[in-house]
Amino acid sequence: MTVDEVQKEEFELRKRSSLGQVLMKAARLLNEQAIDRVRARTEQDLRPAHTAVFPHIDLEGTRLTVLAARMGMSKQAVGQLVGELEAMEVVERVPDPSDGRAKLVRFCQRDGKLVLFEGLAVLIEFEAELAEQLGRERIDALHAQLTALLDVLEAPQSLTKK
Amino acid sequence: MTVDEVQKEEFELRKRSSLGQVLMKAARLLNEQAIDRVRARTEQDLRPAHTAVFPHIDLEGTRLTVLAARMGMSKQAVGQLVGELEAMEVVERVPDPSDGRAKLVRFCQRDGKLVLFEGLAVLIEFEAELAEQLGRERIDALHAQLTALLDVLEAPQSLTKK
DNA sequence: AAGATAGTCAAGCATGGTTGACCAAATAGT
DNA sequence: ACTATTTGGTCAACCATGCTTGACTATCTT
Repeated sequence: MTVDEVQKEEFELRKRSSLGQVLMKAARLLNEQAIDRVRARTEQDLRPAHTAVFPHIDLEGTRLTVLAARMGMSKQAVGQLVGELEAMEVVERVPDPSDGRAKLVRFCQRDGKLVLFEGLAVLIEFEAELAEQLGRERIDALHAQLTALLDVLEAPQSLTKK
Repeated sequence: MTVDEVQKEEFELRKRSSLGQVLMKAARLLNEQAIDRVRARTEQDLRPAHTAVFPHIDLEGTRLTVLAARMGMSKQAVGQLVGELEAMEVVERVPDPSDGRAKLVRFCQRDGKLVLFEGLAVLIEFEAELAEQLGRERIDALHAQLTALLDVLEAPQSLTKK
């Protein structure tokens, strides 16, 4: 194989965006647009890092340390996010009755429903619009495949020998 | 519907990680692990931002301004990335014969093959390993669905017009 | 009393950008 | 031909995001 052929072949390989790049771009765009919507609707400076906290907060409330552990981050980092969410009145910190040191992070309530509800509705609406354009089954399949991919990526020493 | 029921329903909705979050996490993990491999193998401080440049560099070389336009970034930002890639001897800047102001950014060559080749091989190998665990057809389907998603997200109808 | 644990405060850092000022070469207007 | 403007690129400063580590207080456990 000549030098030129090697170059051409490599060039084609490179041109076909890798899975990682497509993933990255899709994730960035999706998040940007979703966050834009939430911001436009709720007037709150909600950023991706904030939304990452939500799935880890139990309805009864969750301790900061537990959140940090679940998210695989330092408690200081989570503390900052929670602090910002508190300022937006999305979550609140209440003392943990079972431990004087601890506080429970939980969603604020207003008019008898969680404050988060509106913002969440926007996200669900956005996903619904995507489903409309792509087909619900494609979105579901995508979700399932991403989840499978996550399982592999998160498996201890599945691929990366550390 | 009672307050409690509303809360429960919302809670379930929130708990099922949104597409965006799954996407984000998968993208982050995949990129981290891929970059780790490239770094381990090539001893170069290649970061995700760098790899994002590659698909936009033509084999003959491409001007910085063109790169910036293609990537939707400022030329200064691209200039920095290219500068770093130049220091790693991955790309080089050569004067554009057709314009005295311009320079062409192109891949370096060494031993008659592009320097990038090794790093690229690592990425391809990584994707192959993933395919082995998930099944090639799943990876391909994922790629296709992400591409379709990108098309929708990038459609001019989207609110973020640049 | 001696840790361990929950949380906070403060500082700092890496990444990945941005904007503004500027220079030199190219091109257009007259 | 010769300004005037546009264009390609660089330098420098700055910014937002999303973390980290270190030091510290209050409380709980043993």
